Amino acid sequence: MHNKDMQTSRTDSARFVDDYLPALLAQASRLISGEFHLVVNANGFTVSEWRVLAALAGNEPMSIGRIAQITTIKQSTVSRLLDRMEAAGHVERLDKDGDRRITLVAITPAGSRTVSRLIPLAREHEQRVLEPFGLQRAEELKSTLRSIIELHETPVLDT
Amino acid sequence: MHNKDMQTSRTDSARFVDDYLPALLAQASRLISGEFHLVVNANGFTVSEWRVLAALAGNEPMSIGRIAQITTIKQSTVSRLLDRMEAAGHVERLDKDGDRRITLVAITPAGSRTVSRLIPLAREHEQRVLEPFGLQRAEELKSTLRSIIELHETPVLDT
DNA sequence: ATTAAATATATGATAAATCATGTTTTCATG
DNA sequence: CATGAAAACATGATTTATCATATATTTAAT
Repeated sequence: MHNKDMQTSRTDSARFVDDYLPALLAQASRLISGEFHLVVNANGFTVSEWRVLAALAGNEPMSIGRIAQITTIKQSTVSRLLDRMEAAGHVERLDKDGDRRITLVAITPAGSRTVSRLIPLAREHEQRVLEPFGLQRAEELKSTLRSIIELHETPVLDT
Repeated sequence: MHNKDMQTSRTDSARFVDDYLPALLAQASRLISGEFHLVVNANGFTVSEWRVLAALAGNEPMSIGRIAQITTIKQSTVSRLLDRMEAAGHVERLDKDGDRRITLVAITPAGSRTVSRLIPLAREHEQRVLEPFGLQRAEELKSTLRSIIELHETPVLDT
């Protein structure tokens, strides 16, 4: 008589969160990132640190504010991440000449080596995630996400 | 002579994070959720609390583990969120008969009223986000995200 | 030049999230 | 039944993240 209580225990109507874009984005993001989390941790990084490194990967030094923008991590948080990462020798802070308010962050050779080692693994993981969807649908997904980001990105600021 | 240092300060080649799905998902998710964050806060919730409420919205009571699964928040974190939310009268814990290990969580009438007030705002916000893409592309995006979630969802567990 | 506002980063205080583990209850097996 | 493993949740200790604000520097206006 009470077989309604099956695995999902939902009612007939679709759940709000199953059709609500921010919830879908959050769940997908957290599931996927969480998988690579394991690899990242095994290499001695938190996910946030990895996100910062990935942002710096293959690029010229960039300001702390810009890192905060790219990673969508608050500036004050980035500042603390960088303390750890600098102590670990993965990045270094440089003065920007011309504007001494700005601190540029450069990836060190050691950090670069680590990233070079992780990026192929990240790509493999990404491949595995995208494989079921085929190239075209994968590109559509990325393209849509890029548009969303572009439309909602804000100028470099805290709070 | 140094006009290379324009706004984005990137090199010729595309940045890794601009073509890396997990990074795109994370950035899109954080930007979009961050916008609604304001509304959520104005109503006295943290984003996590809102995510839990949204998971419960219009549904029968569900276990704490299941909430953790849907929200991709760790079980121990959900437990603490529920303490706050229960104290605030938005949800209540119930014993499940038949298995006393399980604690079911139900949304209270008060919580339900709050959610009913927030969901339309959430939908509006979602509309604004999706509007530039048109119905079809929006549905494709959601559908792809749902597939990703389905493929990567794991059984109810901690750690 | 001086001063006020704005910008970029850092930091103390606090809140939130997570880890590791404990408790309780159920399940499976001899 | 008794016992050990497993499942679900709670909780102390710790780590991360964030808020609020301070410091330093630059920019703009007088």
